[in-house]
Amino acid sequence: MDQQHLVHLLNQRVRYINKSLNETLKQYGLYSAQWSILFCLVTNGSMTQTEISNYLNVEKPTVTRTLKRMEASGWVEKAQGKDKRELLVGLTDMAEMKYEEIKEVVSIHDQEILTNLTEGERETLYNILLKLG
Amino acid sequence: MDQQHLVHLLNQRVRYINKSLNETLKQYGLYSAQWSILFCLVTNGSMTQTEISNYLNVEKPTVTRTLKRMEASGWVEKAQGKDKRELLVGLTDMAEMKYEEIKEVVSIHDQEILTNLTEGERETLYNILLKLG
DNA sequence: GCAAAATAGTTACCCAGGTAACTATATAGG
DNA sequence: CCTATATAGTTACCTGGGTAACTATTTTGC
Repeated sequence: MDQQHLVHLLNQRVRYINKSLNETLKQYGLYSAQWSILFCLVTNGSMTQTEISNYLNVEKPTVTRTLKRMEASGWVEKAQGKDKRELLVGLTDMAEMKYEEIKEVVSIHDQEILTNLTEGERETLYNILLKLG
Repeated sequence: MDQQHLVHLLNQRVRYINKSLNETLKQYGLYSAQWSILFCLVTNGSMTQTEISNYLNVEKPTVTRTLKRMEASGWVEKAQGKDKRELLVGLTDMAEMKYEEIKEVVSIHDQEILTNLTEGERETLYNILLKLG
């Protein structure tokens, strides 16, 4: 198995998935990274930026920037945390309201992406990815 | 199997791989996308930008930008193609000279990334990725 | 032969990943 | 108590993915 080829294919597929996810999300004025944060906040409730950063494995400056965009378009709002340093990020009413519909659309998207994989293959893929890197 | 979770893990792993590849390439003043093009040109010989774009599955403006950087740092040079429109991109002597060493370093990197996968798992991963998207 | 369509590449501008260096606040230790 | 260190977040800047709209050249087809 050619390593280079394998890594390249991995890259390519992920780019394709992100691209099509962005197309799917376009109707809501959302982008893939923003959706990740939205999902994260629905799953965990209000979080600090450091918590989001750790949960998603994305650096803090990246989170700062994406949150700024989401705040500007009305998806999230910030409140002071238990510190003067900490900021608690929470969903707006608009986000709470639209979430279920978007989740459904994303779910259909993911289903299409994975449509050619059996349940067994999905589990295999998952387990292999866990061992990767 | 939670689809969302699977897609998220896929994303995360690819980001990690790119990050570590960039660290590996830093000593040569190269970046992952530039390495892809370098590898592409060694494999196929001189190519037009459209050919590179098709081969790597990356949009043409992205290729234009990356090539501009690579030209500025002396990895590639452009010559007129069979057209007044076409540009043939080729490696510089410097690139030819350094290629083997970089290839070796990248190969070691990929090996480390894949170290926890058996040969069978690598093939499984490859075949599953082919069915994805 | 000339206008319409296709092709090659570029430019301008999004979003998103990263690092390095910074501010402000909070915590620990001498 | 006061300084040193750690933590939360931001700013500035890099690479790299994308789209839309553009120029310039070449083909196509009437």
